[in-house]
Amino acid sequence: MVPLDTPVQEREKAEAAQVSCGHCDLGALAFCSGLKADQFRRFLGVLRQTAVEAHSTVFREGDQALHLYTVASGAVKLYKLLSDGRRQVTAFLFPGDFFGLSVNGAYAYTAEAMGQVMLCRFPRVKLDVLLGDIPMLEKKLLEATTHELALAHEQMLLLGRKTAREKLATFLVMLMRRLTGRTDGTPLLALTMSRSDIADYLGLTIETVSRTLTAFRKDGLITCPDANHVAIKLPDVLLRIAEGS
Amino acid sequence: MVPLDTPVQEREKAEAAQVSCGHCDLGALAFCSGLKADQFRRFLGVLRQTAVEAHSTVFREGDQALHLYTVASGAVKLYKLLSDGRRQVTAFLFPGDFFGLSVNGAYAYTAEAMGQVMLCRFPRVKLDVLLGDIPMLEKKLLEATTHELALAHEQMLLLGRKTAREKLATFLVMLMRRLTGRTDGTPLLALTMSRSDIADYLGLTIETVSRTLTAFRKDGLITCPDANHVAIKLPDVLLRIAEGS
DNA sequence: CGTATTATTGACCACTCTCAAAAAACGTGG
DNA sequence: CCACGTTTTTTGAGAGTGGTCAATAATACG
Repeated sequence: MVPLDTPVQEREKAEAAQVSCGHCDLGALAFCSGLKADQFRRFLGVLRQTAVEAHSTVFREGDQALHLYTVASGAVKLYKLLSDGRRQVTAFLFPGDFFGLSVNGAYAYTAEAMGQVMLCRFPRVKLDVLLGDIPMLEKKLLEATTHELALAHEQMLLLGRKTAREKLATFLVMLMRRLTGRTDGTPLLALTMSRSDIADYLGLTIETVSRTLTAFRKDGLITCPDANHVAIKLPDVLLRIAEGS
Repeated sequence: MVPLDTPVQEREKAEAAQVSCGHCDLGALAFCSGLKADQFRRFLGVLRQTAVEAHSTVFREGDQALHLYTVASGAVKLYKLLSDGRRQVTAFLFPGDFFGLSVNGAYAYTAEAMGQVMLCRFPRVKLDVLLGDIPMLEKKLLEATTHELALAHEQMLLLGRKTAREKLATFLVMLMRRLTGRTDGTPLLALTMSRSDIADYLGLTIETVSRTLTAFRKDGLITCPDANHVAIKLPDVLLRIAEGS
C-alpha cells in the first residue's frame, strides 16, 4: 500500500529525435514512443514512476480520479464489486496497458497489483495540458481506449454466451497471445493470477475453473507442472474450443 | 438496407457563435454542440445524415471501418456472434451515442437499427483531419469512448455475477434512466427491442426473460399494458434488486 | 380473417453452483 | 531443513438456477 515514488525528471538520457521511455522495455508500444526530444522532456516532467507491492490496491472504485496509469512491468487486475461481495474482474493488464480512465471524475473500477508492479503515473490535470499540446498523445490514448473497449465487447460475448469450457479455452488462448505473442508451439504460461481471480474474470466459481482445467489435462490439451503453470499442448484445438465450434 | 442519404452542406442556418447541429434535438449532448460558427461549417461539410430503416444493418463485424456514427434519433443495437449463431448484444444505443469505433481498421461488432433511425455519419479519413484541427472534438470523442467503456464494465459485472432477476431489474432501471432521465414516479417504458434482444443483451434466454417479467408483475413491481410496454410501479425496490441486495 | 411471428407458460433436464472434505502448496518459526 | 499451521487448489456429492424442448396464447401483418 506504500508506493515507492521515484522522481525521474532528472533522467534525460534521451536527446535523440526518436526516444523511448527507458523505464520499460515496451518499444513502440509505450505511451512515450515516437516523441521528439523536447516533447519527451516535458513528458518526463509529468510522469512519475511508482513501484507497487503485490496485492496492494492502486485505487478503488469511486475514488476521485487524480491519475492515469500505464503498466511498465508486472500485471494488474481491474474489478468491480457488488454490495454482497460478488466480484467481477473486468481486465488483466500487462505492460503497455493503460488504466485509470474515469467517468465524472471518479474511477469506475478498483485496480490491484497482482505481483510486484512498476507503473507510470500521470496526474490528470498536468496530462490534460500535455495532451492538448501533443496531439499524438491524445490520439494514442483514444486508440488505447478504443482497443480496451473492443476487448470489453469480446469479454461480454464470453460472459454472456460461452460455456465454462469455452471460457477457459478463451482465457488460455488470450494469455498465450498476450504473454508469448504467438498461438503456436507449446508455450509454458506462468499464471500470475489465482484461481479466484480467474473465476471472477470468467464469471465462474473456483471449483468450476479447477474442474475444467483438470478436464483439459485429461483430454491432453494442456499439462500443469504445478498449479501456477500451464503448458499448452494443443493450441489449435484449444482455439477451436474457444471459438465455440 | 437502403440508407437515404441527404447532403446537408447547404444548410448553414447556424451563424451564431454557439451553434447546435439542427438535425437532432440533443442540445449540449450533441457531438457538434459548442462549436464556433466556422468550425461548425467545416463540421457540416464532413457530416452526412442518413436515415436507416427498421431492422436494417448499418455495418457488420469485420467490415472495413470507413465511418463513425452518432445516433440522432431512434435506437440502435450492437452485437457480436459466435460461429454457431449464439449472439451477445453488447449495447443498446440512443440519441447522442457514438458507434463505429474500430480496431485495426475493422468494426468490432455489428450495428443494427431497432426501428426507424436517423444517423449522423462521418467518414473516418475526413473526420481525422477535423479532429486534428478541432481538439475539442477529439476530447469529446475520447470522453464518449471512456463513457462507453465504463458502461461495458458495468455490463460485465451484470453478465458475470448477477442473477436473472437482478439482470432484468438492472435492465429496467437502466432503460428508465436512459429514456425518462429519472428513477422516480411510475414511468411507462416503450420497449423498442424484442424479448430476443433483451435475452441476448442480458445473457439469458427469451423464456427466462419472459418468466422473470411475469414474476415482477406478480410481485407488483411492474405492470405490462402490452408486451412492448412496461410501467415501473416500484422503482426503488427494482433498484435495490438491481444492486443485488 | 387467416397466417406467420413473437411471447408466454409448462415440464423436464443439465450445467454450473454450493457445501464439504481431502490434498497440495505456501509461509513461518524453531 | 523440517514441523507446523494457513491458505489455496483439487475432488466429491448433491442441489438449484436457468436452459431446452414443446405447446399454447397473443400479437402483427398481409
